[in-house]
Amino acid sequence: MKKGDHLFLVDGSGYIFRAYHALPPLTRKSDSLPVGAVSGFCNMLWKLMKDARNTDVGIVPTHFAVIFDHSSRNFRHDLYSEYKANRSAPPEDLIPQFGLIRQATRAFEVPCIEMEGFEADDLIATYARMAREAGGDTTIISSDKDLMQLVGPSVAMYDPMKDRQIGIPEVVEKWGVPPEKMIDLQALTGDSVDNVPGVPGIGPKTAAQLLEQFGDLDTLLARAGEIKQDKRRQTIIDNADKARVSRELVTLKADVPVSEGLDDFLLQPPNGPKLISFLKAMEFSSLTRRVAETTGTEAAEIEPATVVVQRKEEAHGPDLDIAAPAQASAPQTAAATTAAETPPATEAVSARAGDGLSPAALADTRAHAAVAEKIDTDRYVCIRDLRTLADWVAEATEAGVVAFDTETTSLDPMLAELCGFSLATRPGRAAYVPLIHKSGRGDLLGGGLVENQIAVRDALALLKPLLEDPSVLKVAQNMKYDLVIMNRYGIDIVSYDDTMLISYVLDAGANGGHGMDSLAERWLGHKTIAYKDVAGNGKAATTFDFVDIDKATRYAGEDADVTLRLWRVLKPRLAAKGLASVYERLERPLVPVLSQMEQRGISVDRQILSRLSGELAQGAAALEDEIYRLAGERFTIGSPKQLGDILFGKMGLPGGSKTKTGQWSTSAQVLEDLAASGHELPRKIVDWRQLTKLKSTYTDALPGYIHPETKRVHTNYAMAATSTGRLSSSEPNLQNIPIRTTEGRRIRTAFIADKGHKLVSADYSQIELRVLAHVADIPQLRQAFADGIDIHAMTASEMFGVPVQGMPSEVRRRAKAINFGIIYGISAFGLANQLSIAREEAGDYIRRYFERFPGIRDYMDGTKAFARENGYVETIFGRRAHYPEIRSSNPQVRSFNERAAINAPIQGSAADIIRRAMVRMEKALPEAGLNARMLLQVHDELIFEVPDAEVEATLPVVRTVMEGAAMPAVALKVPLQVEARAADNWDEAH
DNA sequence: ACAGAAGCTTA
DNA sequence: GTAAGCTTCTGTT
Repeated sequence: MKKGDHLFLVDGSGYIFRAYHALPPLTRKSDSLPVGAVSGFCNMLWKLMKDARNTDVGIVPTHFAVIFDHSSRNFRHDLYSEYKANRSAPPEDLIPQFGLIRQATRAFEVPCIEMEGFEADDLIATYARMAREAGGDTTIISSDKDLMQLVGPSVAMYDPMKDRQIGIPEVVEKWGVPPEKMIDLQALTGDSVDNVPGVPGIGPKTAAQLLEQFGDLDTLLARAGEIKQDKRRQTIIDNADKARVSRELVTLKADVPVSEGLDDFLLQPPNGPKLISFLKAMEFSSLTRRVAETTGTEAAEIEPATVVVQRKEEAHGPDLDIAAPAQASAPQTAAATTAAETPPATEAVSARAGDGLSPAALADTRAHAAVAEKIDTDRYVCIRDLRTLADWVAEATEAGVVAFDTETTSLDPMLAELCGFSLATRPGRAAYVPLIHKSGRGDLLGGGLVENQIAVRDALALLKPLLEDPSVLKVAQNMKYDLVIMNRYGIDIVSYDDTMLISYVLDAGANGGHGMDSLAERWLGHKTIAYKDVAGNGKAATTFDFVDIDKATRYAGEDADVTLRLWRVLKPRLAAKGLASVYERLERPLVPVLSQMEQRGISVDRQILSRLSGELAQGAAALEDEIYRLAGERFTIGSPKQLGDILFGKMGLPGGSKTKTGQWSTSAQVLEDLAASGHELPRKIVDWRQLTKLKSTYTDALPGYIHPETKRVHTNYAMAATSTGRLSSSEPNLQNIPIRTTEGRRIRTAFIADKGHKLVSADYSQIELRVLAHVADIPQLRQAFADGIDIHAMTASEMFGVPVQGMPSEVRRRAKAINFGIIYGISAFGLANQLSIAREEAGDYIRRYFERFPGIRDYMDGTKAFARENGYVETIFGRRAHYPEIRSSNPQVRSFNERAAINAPIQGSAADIIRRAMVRMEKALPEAGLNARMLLQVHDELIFEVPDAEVEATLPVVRTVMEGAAMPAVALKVPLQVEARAADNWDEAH
């Protein structure tokens, strides 16, 4: 085994009991042999091996083993005679299945490991340690809390029944302590199933709080006298010995003298005939079929295996003693075990280090303290020599956490020049390092460089080791910006937190933004120095390099100081609210990915745009002449007010709707209606608007974004801008490049691949409807997606009873509008508008839809109720979107919030899925030996630039990563489908 | 010089 | 009916 290898260890015994209890009983048809657990086990093993191969390029197992318990007694019984004393014999119909499951494991050609005198958990601990020492990663297939003590940077768990990954953040979320404290926690709480005593009256919550306060069990027992609550103090003092024994019992033994080595676990490709032979003997017909398909085996030609069924106890003796869903654990016999096993604390933990409270209580304490502490901007240090900077770097390294912020000449990180940077090592202690400040004013000749500034390259040479040190956590507000800047200066920041993203995960959609100024006001009760007060206002504004260094020190020092204080307040709230994994899996890992995408940019052909611009100008000019002629006068066509006066005043056309300011609306809808009733002018206006829109927004604006050096266009992705979890794109917005009209599409032809490359566009087909089918669990929708049927035609057919064959396009169009309406939180008013039909008719449609798909109504009502109750809704990955105004007494406001709340889990889950895909993609492509570069994201689409020769090899990787992106956290009830195409430009690739 | 409204582009 | 960003016009600062 070597670095990069990945070991899967299946807790076989644990799985048997869990499957037996969780799955419906199943017997073999021919002889009523109970096989429910065997079936569950085979399906799980197959899924694990197959899904890992197909869906998640990041976690393909290279090594695989199933571990079982063995023997009735082990060293734990010697430590504590009552260990597992209250176990009863396993149920009658489970007994024959123990042997069968071992046979199943062999049929899969997976090693089947057990050892006299040790529990499965000890073997798992031992192999996980061996894998770690060899540089590999381990995934333990189990959800047993006894195994959570093993979780660490290279060891994760995976719950096969809930399809959920359990890493450090999940352990912290569930138990309130990091994995390395699980042993102490279990020692306190005990375990009734295994008869581990623990301390009576101490449950997981209290245990976690005590461990927060005292750090570990020994300290707690030594200082138990300090506990405030009288009763609790006494029980802990009285039961200290029980706690110590319990700790021995629950500590897993990671030094079992195993006979098989990791190299014996090398994963073999499935042996189709052998496996099918066993499955046939079990009469698992659907799994037999699936295995036959995947392995390309002709199942009909294979004879069922001879399976030995032993109903007598001695035949399955090994498992007899583990009578409940594996709750076993092992003590620490020698010093060899746990101390060495303990993974380093996560940042989630270090954020709380030293404070003696549960995550929630700590979060509140920090919040209160933060407001009380005054911020003094006069105390910041200005660093002007290398010696002092070196001291600060040392101080930051020692502290292990440092807030970092850059000051630059531009908000656009691709154009910005670094003026200086600030650091903060603890609240109130911050420093600014000016680098290229100049005297005088920005314009004219200005002054020269201010004296006594460290040279940029010298300062960065000192800074680089700090920023690239994985053991020092860097905290920034909007780290992606600083990442792009520092990347451009040759520094790759690793190990960081982002206060903006933490706030976004906690409070997306809640009142108030996630900018530093509003966060400081909200959480610290501090009003920050306004940028315009240091750099000036409007026309008088200068870039930061012309800001007076004293002022700059106050401003930049404050940025770092405030960022660090915010982090101390906000970070503990993540764990307290169960949101650590959203932040750590959906937000933080996307930062470097987007940073790369922004830096790559995309090529835009200037010539195509300028030619197009000329054509649009000509077309618009011609239309203007005709418009003036038809109107009988010249006016500003782009002014809705003036246009309204012409159309509805002078010409006396019938006005349609009004805008909220009382003006006659001149919207495209109104003008289209007028055109339809035979008026010439409105049609011309609509056409004119289209041409001028394309010209001003795209053909004229885009060339201005071409970077002078890279010659490419670099958009900026905002990660914390939407309420649902979507990204947004700006300067320029590359998420709204035209596609609907043929004229508009021509703009897409200007987005081109580099020489020798192709653009690949890969988009999810109907992802939001698929998410809806999953969350609302609609049988017809699930079936239609499983069968690959035209979803809108199916809807139309269900609703109107029209057969799909030969369906009129208008019928399908209406069904499509309704499907979209559902996603948007449908209203009769909105649907009527969309389809230009009467509101009553739209209401009828909706009623009929709910009759056909009652699950949709249940989902909508359920979501509304949840949102009203909690003030937020959740995506399938646990991201929250807040709707504080959903309880408004204003019906308009309330309804709007209800629709948004219905939409958010759907739109947001889809956004989460593509985020996961992007994070994996950035790794998966190079790991597959490919040079494809991910450039853009447009909500359900990813655009890549791929060398010509690699296009064919890239497409399946892209598709596989995207289609499997929900796994393993969520097993969608509907398949995801991705369409990918390559071409020379974006128009043809899409 | 800025802010809001109106309108239009995307998913 | 959901989610965004950009441009133009217009009125206010």
